[in-house]
Amino acid sequence: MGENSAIDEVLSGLNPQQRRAAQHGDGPLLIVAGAGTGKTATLVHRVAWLIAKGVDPGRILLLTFTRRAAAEMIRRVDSVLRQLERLDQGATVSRPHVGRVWGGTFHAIATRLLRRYAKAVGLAPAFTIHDRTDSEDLLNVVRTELGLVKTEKRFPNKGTCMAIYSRCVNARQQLAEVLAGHFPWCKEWGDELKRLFDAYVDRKDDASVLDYDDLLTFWHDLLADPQAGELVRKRFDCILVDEYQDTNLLQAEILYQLSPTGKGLTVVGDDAQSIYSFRAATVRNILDFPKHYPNATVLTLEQNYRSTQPILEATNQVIRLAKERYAKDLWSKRSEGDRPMLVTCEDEDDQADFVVRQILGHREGGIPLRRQAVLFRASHHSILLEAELTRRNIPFHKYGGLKFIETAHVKDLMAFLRLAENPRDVVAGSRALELLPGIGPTKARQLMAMLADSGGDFAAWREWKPPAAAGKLWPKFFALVEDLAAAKTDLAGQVHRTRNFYQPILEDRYDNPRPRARDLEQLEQIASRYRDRRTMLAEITLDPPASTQDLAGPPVLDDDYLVLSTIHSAKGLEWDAVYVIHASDGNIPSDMATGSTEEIEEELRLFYVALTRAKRWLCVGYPLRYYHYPGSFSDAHGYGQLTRFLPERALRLFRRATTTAPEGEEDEDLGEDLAREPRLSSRSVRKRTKRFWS
DNA sequence: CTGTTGAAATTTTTT
DNA sequence: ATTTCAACAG
Repeated sequence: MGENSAIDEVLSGLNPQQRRAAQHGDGPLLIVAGAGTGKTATLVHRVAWLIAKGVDPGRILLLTFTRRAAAEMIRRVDSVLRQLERLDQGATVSRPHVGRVWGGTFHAIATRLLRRYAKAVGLAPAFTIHDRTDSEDLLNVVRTELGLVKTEKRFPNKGTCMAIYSRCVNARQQLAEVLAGHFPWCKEWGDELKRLFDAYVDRKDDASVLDYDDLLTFWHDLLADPQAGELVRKRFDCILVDEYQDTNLLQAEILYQLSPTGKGLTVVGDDAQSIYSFRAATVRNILDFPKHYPNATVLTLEQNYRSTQPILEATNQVIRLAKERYAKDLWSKRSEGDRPMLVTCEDEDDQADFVVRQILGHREGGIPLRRQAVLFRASHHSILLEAELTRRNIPFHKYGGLKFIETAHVKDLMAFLRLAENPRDVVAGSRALELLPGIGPTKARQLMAMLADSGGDFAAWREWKPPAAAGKLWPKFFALVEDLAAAKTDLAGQVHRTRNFYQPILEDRYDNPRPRARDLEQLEQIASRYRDRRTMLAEITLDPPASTQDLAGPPVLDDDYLVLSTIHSAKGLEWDAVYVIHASDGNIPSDMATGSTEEIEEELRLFYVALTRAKRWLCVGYPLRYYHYPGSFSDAHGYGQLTRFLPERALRLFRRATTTAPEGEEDEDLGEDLAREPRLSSRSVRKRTKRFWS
């Protein structure tokens, strides 16, 4: 078989649009791909096609939203090339080198490039990376130093300051504009914020640390350098970008600098699934792509391979509420299937109970747990369900929300490693030092200053006289960091030593040390999987394991678990059965996001993303009654209203159910209205009784 | 200067 | 319910 017919054979599984996209030539290409339209398959085949056509895999850059997505794509590219090899023995396919494709998130790729070209932008190659909490900590230190804490009126808190800063950088907007547009209540603090940000930037430089935004900024400015920029540009022949609708202006500029004419540039996205504007992502990137690259080709994928037609009809109705969008009419050949279900639940308990029963029913029907998922707007929406699943011994993995790596004890332990890696990292250093009794912010700062003066040599601490309280631990601490800095043992050994040192501190500081200690044992396990400390520290902050269980090691094939996920973390994934819970106004859309029409529009798209994850069964639930307003310490309760994103014409496409009574058994004496919106149940009475002792 | 205690404010999504 | 802040004792 000749080369051309072999590649034809490989591409024959694609539909005509997908195929055109995969075989597109050099010019800039935008693929507008609706939910479930085989976007990944298209991208995978395009990469395979490029390699088959002789492009060096090491010169392909694949930018994805998560590391997992990149790994998955590279795995599939490899499989397509394998197939090609079988079909065409004589073909010159460089399959064994597929692993050389540069794949990862913008931030991960930035890290790789910046390590290599550190000198060109004046960075120490051993720079460490701050995650959001580290950045906020540093910002807070600066804020205190500038005396912005004791202002008459309260100064915006560190999280808000960080968000403002971040938006300026990522949206490439002036502070004044950002304040007016997104933080009007902070307008009066403009001058103070300027001082704060100036000082923050300087402090990061002193500490040789980069925050998430810096990774992009430095990459951007590296590309602007006449010599180094040219070197980086020349590294890549083809650049492919997934989830383009969730890139921000800074990222778009990076792409533009990598390929000013758009030669070799492919971007894929769906404007209807843009859900990251809080990270300054802008739909404008995808909408204006043809303007920025005048010779761009735009291809649209509309045939959905994921969901059944009844589900698609419902989701199409939902997205029709969007004000501005590229009209796409998704259709599927899978016309059979149940209509989606809308369940009105009495309260949160009923909702959890109903969902669990559905899940078990589907499992009995042959759908394993791992092909089912429960999705929700905010991480805490699943707490009750988690309790119920635990009670019933149903295994689950939760994605999104607080990550393993963000828990205090893990951050503590990592602080030692980070300090050893980069002795100028004051955030990590202070964190480790302040674990010792008798050492607080002031002494920690002094010690870090001594360390900086000595050029990062821990010997500078040898003569230091610790306060009495730290007397016993200090020599051990000193020996530990010196050994870590000298990297006397392998990485797992370093974690082990640190763990031994930290154990008594852990026991002293936390009520429940045992599970925490177990987490740290796990951390030691994963440490052995990394090449070196620097890599581990960077990769773990850039792409933290999405669920605690992910750390346990390679998944055992036959263990089955349900997926719980925030909608954001469910991006790009799909399941046979999907349950969207808490679909009530206030949760979807979130009360925090109803300030502007743009925000509400984004919440709509978020709901749309949730619904379109379902392949065969879709179930939307909302409780009528909440027993607590979030955060309220009274026992005030509230009534839930169905989300505004399910108007009548969408509702017609749903089956309706309630948890009050099995179907057909409604009490005839109840008026229609009461039956539809029950006010009271035995459960709620019991619950109110319980409040006297719980 | 640290560490503790009690009062007050604040709650989304994530690289 | 949890996190953050201010005040005070050692």
